[in-house]
Amino acid sequence: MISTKGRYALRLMLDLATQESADTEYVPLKDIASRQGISEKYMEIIIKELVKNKLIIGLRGKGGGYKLTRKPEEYPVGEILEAAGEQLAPVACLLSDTEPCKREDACQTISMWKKFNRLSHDFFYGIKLTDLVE
Amino acid sequence: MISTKGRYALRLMLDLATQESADTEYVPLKDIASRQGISEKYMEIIIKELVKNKLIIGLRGKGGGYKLTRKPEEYPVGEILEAAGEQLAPVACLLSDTEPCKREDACQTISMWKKFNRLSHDFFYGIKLTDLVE
DNA sequence: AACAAAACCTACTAACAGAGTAGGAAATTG
DNA sequence: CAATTTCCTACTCTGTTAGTAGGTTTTGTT
Repeated sequence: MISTKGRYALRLMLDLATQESADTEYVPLKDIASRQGISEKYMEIIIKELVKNKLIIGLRGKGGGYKLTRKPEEYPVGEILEAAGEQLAPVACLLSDTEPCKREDACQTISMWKKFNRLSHDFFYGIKLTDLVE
Repeated sequence: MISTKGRYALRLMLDLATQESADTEYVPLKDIASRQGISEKYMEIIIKELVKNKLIIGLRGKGGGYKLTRKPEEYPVGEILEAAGEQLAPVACLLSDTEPCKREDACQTISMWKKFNRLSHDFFYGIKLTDLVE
């Protein structure tokens, strides 16, 4: 299940995307947090992940804040969720950093998980940030 | 992500289904656990859920064990996973026992989650236990 | 130069879920 | 009565989730 991290990340990105359209200035975290009613400190943790993954950039100092690095229509929802630390894979053995399962050839369910993995990946990468704005 | 509970439940049901075909006797937990290489005590917790949800029945005493209550082709994978306590819904607010979200009308993502919920429900309920045997 | 506003950084906590263990009570068959 | 088996309650240990707290660094403005 998608936790607050992923959900907040989406709200944060949506907030930035709509703010963006007005002017192309940097938006301070404080503003986003108060608009969204989410703790500043917790949002900081999430936004740090998004910066690390280059989905947004931050500018320090007065007049600083955060800004999208691409056009809103170029952000797949799946990428945002994964950047926030969410796992789209249905089982652990499908993660790239996991050591290969020993009983894979005996496993009767792996092809089902792989199929679902593809399904959900395609679903969440097929939806762009702009698709959520309407 | 599907945890061991759901995955073990599936293996357990698959084991019972293939055992079933031989004779229609009750299969003791000890046998399933040793065949599957899973701790008896932990499997007990999982099998209890399956019994509670009427997917299988147990018979106590000597010669006892567990048995399917339906034909193997009548078990959707989704039902087994849910009986084992897995959550197929992508977000908590879609669960039936959750109080309705206050910001639902402001929420820009709910329709996406609902769509995905339907998708994964259809996927896992469309696959039957017998589909995994091949 | 001083100040304020902002991102950035490290560390901590409380509560809950995941993955089991342990030890027995009750039922059933031989 | 004894062996076998389900059934039941309670406990533990580890990691994750959802934050909080308190600071340091950078940058623009006065």
